[in-house]
Amino acid sequence: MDFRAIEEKWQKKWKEARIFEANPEESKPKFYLTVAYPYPNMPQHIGHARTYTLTDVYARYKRMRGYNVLFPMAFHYTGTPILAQSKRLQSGDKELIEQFKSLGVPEEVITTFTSPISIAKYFHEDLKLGMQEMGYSIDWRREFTTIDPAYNKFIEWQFYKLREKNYITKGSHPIGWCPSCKNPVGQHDTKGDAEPEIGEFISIKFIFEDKYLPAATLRPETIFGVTNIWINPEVEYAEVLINGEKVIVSESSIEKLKHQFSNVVLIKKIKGSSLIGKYVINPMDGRKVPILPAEFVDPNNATGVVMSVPAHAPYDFLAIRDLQSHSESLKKYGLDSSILSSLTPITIIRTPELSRIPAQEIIEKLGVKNQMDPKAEEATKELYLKEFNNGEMLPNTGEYAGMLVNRAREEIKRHLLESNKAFKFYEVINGPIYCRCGSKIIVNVLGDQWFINYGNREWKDLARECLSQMNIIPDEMRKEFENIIDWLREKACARRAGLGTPLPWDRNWIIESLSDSTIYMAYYTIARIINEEKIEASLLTPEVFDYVFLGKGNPSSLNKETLEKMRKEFLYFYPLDSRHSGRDLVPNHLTFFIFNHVAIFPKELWPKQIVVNGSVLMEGRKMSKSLGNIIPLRKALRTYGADTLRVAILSSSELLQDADFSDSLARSIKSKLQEFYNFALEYSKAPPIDKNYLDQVDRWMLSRVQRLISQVTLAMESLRVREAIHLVLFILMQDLQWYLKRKNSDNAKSVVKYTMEVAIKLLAPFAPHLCEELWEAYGHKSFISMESWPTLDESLVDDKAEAIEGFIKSVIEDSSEIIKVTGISPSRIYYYVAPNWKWNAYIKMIQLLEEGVDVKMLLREAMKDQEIRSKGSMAAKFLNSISQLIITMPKDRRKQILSIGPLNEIETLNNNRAFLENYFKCEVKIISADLAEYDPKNKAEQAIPLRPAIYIE
RNA sequence: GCGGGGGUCGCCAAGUCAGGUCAAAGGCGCAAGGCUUAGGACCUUGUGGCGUAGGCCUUCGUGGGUUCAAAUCCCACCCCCCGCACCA
Repeated sequence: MDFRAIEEKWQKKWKEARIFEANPEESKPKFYLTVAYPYPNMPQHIGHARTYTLTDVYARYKRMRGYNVLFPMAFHYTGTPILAQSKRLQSGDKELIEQFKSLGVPEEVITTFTSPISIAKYFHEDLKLGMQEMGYSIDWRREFTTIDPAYNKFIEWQFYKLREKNYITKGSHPIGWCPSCKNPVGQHDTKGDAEPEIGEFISIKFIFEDKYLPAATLRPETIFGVTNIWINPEVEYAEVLINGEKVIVSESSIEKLKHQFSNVVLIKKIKGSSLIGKYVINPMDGRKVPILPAEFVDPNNATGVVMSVPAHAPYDFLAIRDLQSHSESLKKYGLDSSILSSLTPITIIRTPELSRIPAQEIIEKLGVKNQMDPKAEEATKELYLKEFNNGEMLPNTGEYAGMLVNRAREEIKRHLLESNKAFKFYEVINGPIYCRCGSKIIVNVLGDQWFINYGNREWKDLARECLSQMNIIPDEMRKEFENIIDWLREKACARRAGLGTPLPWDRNWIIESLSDSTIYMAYYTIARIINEEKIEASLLTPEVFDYVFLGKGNPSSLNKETLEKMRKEFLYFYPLDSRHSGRDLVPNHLTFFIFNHVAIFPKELWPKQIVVNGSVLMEGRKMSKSLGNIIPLRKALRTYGADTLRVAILSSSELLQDADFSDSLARSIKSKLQEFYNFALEYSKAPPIDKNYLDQVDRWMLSRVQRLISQVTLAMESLRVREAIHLVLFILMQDLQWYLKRKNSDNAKSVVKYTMEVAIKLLAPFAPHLCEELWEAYGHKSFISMESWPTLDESLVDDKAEAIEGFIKSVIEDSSEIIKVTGISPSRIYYYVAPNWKWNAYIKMIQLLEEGVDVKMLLREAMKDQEIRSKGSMAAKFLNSISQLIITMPKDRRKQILSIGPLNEIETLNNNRAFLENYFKCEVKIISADLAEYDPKNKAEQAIPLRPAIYIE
């Protein structure tokens, strides 16, 4: 069979019949779902396919459940990575060219990639084709990109709304910056794709003559423990004027300061050594401390001025010790050795497991030799964490005494900044990081950055309210959403470069990509009309959106009819029933999605559900450019076919887990589908079931099918797709195999056909092409995609038939076990069936247990029964032997036995004797245990209800 | 650190919320048999240990506890992965 041909055939038919185009139909319930639209900067790979396939499966399922399903798609052009890529290609970046080539982009196409729009357009098409080839049931009439003028108008409207609510703020904001490109840098702009991490140092202004020496620290709370200042004597320093104040900093920090303060002027350069031996005043407590030399001081880190806290900083402790042991360096700077006596460590923090001088203890523990020992770094980190987490400020810290370190740090920082005794200094802390142009990344503070204030209290409350009403699948993620709503603060919502919508009131800024993609689900509902009627963007005024989405006002730019159509379509499909994305978008997009909806729309239009899925691994490893293990989706499509890919991606793990894709997985799924297909075809011509001729085994099979339907349906409702696939492809097929082993009549063909027809429907959301093909082969004229989902037929549920089949299976199992262990090749098998009184006792015990009799009292209670007691010690022995069995029996099974009552085992086994004899290739005898005349090994007394005693010879 | 997810019989992975059909689904791998000129594919069986009677013993990150009964509930601890933002 040719998967690809089948797929093309049905994709064409779907398209021609336009079955996935959804319009409002007032008489039909709607189901509206969307998935995060893709960013078209590289070919789609199988990792992307998971989220989209899951969404499509859900869409198809809901469609079969009778909903008018809308599943639209668009493309997110907004952002800077595409821009960065085109720049790299402009400069002939070989690495990127190779990467594109390896992902199958033709060379002549790559040459057009010097324009960012060409990149977006090319991959847009690639992504779209991939989605179509995967068979996604998307309504393509609603497609748009985020740089379409009409969409820009929509985003402008959204931002006006946010500003009206006072959710937009302005402030300063530090970002990674390339001083030669004069541009912000993100991960995609740096060599090695390193994300610059920005750390906030507090530069405490120690008073030095008429100037300041700003010591940069991450631990401002240690200000009380300062014994001296460290300067690197080998380094150039400089006196500069910052906002009218004279400060001394390392020369190499000046450039950085200029990007963080508006007014930085160099006065003169100074040798580091010239500062040594002078004194400064601690602005916090007024103590006078000396300036001393230390070679560990890095002029490239922050201000190049370091305050020394020997009790709590291993480097400082070591540097002082080094100084003490090298008196010649003291002399070199004309220092009197008496100065060292003033350098006694001042302990200001107490931490449970640390001694009086914590830095010293850590140094000794780790065996750090001196200030240049790499282990000093490790010691610093360890102490930093310990004190931060468990430390408490000692009495010598004034008003901060008794405070926990993490709190004191915030308080002291605030005090220092507010009283102008310190300033913030941002530094790239995981540096050096280089821009692709070669320059070192520094921090730039933008003074007029626009933010969306997700920190707003009332807004958070609304978001929480929305979340609490929403269905979150899987529910484990709910807690994470709650936490994220709590954490969110201001989010910089615009940037200087990239594709996107200009901020309407300040067009020097482009609205950033996570901010222009929060409520576009609403836009899809009218995108169809905008596309079909080719509505000019200029006509889409804020008043139009106010009317369409909020029902407010009376806009004049569009005619009434169009406006009403839009309003109607929006109100029909909104609120959104289900939003899908990978779990990586939980802390940003999905949460912003909630926030923006509650900000703009009335409660009745808030989204109802979020579905989150894990990512896809390739052969157990993360897919990445560097590993070169990214498989473009369209390439995989050609290798395996759409149905195989769909099933493989969704069947390898449950929702939240990472799915592990591999060639062997795809192959095995492919052969499984093939098997399913061939098997189903064999029965396509069978006649319908004649219900008058159903035997016990038929009824069992039909009953199993009913159970399958309800199990699969339940799984689909909460998107446990792995389970659903598993039930249909494995469990059901197992049952069918058993069924066919048991049966050999024509009637069986009809039962199998019925079963497969159900199975084809249940599998249709996952492997739609294959199932359409089979559906057609089964003689149906309709699309299975539009067929109704199977429902449980109560009249076919047959507990007794299932119990009997279970009984036969367990008899076979037990017999096989004995044959295996003894190594006998049987010539005759005897089954001694439990007599009535045992059944009665058995049922009595179950009844008692179900009535709530304590397990410990069970035996005693059962012995109260007249009939049981009449059997005397035999009964006691029997009860004892079955009590464990009954106690450990699951509740469902107990209920089942009670409802069915005693099973006529003799009759049942006799009915199946031919089967058993054939199975074991020997004679089978069935006897009631109390009538056993031939019982050479005294097995008969072991008989238990549903477990006949067995003797094999 | 904070927050989230996870640790199950060679590997992957269900089971955990609602304790008992759990020596624990399924897939892969492996082994034996069938099929085949051979290989592949396919089918059957087996795959913790012991066992000439359907059984017994040990096991679900570690250590305690609750219970007639714990992979599942409670407590403590160890380890792995991810996020902590301006980036799609």
